[in-house]
Amino acid sequence: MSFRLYNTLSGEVEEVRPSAPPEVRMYACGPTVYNRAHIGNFRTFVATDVLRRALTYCGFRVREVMNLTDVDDRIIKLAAEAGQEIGPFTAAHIAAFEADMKALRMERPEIVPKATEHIAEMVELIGKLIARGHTYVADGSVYFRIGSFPDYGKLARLDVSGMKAGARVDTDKYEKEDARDFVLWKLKADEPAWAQWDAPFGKGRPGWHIECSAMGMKYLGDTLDLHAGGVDLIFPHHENEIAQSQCGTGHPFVRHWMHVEHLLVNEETMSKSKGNFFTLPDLVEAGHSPEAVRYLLAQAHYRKQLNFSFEGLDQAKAALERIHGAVRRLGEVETAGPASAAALEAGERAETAFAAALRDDLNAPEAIAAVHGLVTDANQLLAGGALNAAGAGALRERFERMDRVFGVLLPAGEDRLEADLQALFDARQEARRARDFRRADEVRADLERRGIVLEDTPRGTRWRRS
RNA sequence: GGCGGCGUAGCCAAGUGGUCAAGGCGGAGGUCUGCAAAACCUCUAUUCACCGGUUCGACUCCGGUCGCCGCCUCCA
Repeated sequence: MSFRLYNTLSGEVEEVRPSAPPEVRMYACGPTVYNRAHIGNFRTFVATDVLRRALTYCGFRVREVMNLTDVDDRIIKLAAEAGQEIGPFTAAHIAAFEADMKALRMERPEIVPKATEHIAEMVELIGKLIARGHTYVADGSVYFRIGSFPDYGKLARLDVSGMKAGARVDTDKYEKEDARDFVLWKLKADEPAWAQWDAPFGKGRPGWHIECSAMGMKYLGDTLDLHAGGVDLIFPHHENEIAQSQCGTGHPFVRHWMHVEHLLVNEETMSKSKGNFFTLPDLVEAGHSPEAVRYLLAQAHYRKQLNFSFEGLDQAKAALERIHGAVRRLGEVETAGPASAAALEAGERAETAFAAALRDDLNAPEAIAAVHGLVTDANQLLAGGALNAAGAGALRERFERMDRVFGVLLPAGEDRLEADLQALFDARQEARRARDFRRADEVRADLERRGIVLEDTPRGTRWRRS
């Protein structure tokens, strides 16, 4: 059950070694629910989804926590402007996020906690840090003193000593002893009462970093097996998580750190501040399927930047159709008899390569290549009439197994033509029977304009949406 | 400035110190088809940014050059 993955902490590809195998306790930094997540955000989420599926496929049992950050500056500000409190304001964004997750065929993590429902855990952790002398108070806010944690900067390989107090523009108005320090508990007197909670050290609300530590440890224990997130979170977010967690518990926080590279647009990072982003609904509205988007995101290697383009999306769609076509045709074979050795061997070969690729630092491109290899083999066997129902079934099962990781390899279920289109379809069949090919071609062209592509096969005419 | 990464065919993209450098998309020709489509067959990088070095041998290791990206600040 070997599974190797790059560990940001060591800078090397390492064996994933959960503390209580076969369970892998993993944490993924989820979204801040103040607007619609864009597909750059989803690149990371899809990559961690592929990881959890790949781990499961390889025999591990995954227990994943993905948080929903539902309290922060932006949320409070936007909610207040909308005249709402946090719950009602974030509910719509959470629903949108979950809809996108579903459309992108993401498995739901076992635990999806909200920050606002874990204030008590955060307060408790901050209390421990206070007791152990890692904090100080300024203007009513509680800060973590970086100087009290010698390993600070290890994950990001940053020479923190170069970060001088006051060296950067401090967007908060708090007075810190050192610019490197970060806030654990914020007191903002000008914020609404619904954004403040009671704590032994005063009214206020949690800083951003503390939620991941508190919720991660609550559900997964002091030491998490795996922690995933976008590369932009390495510093300072994950660095801060490590500092506050380890100083709070005295135990290592995370064994294995996994970071997903950014999605770019025109070679630039896709970000809300740059305005160069697309949401899933944007792409769907432009006529692209969520499945193609997932395929595009999932087939890329997670440690390489991926440049988003519509051409790439089209290529993804074409590749996906090739896979779907082969799987669909496999389901149409009806001849009896035992599965042939050729079919069995092709399936075995493909899945062996597929599994090996995933175990080797989640090499999705190579795993997908194995899928396509099986498509080629299946097509050849199919074209040569060398497949009976048993052989075709064996190959189909391989696709089903591989689809447990990618989630979009199997063609969509039964889809019915709308009544008017069905009438055209029937009319063409009638014309063909009458050998009125002119009429048949006209109808086919008409259907094509309406997004329906026809294929005449020995087993009858098949249609699919373009 | 510091740290990390990348540069492989028209496009996307794996990979290895040593047979012909995965896979997909696109393209060309052919088979099949009433015609198409789909599928199948064949072809589509003597070469892996550039320059040196190590080696019997490098695209893969080392050094340098150029170009690009990310992080060092809220951000997946």
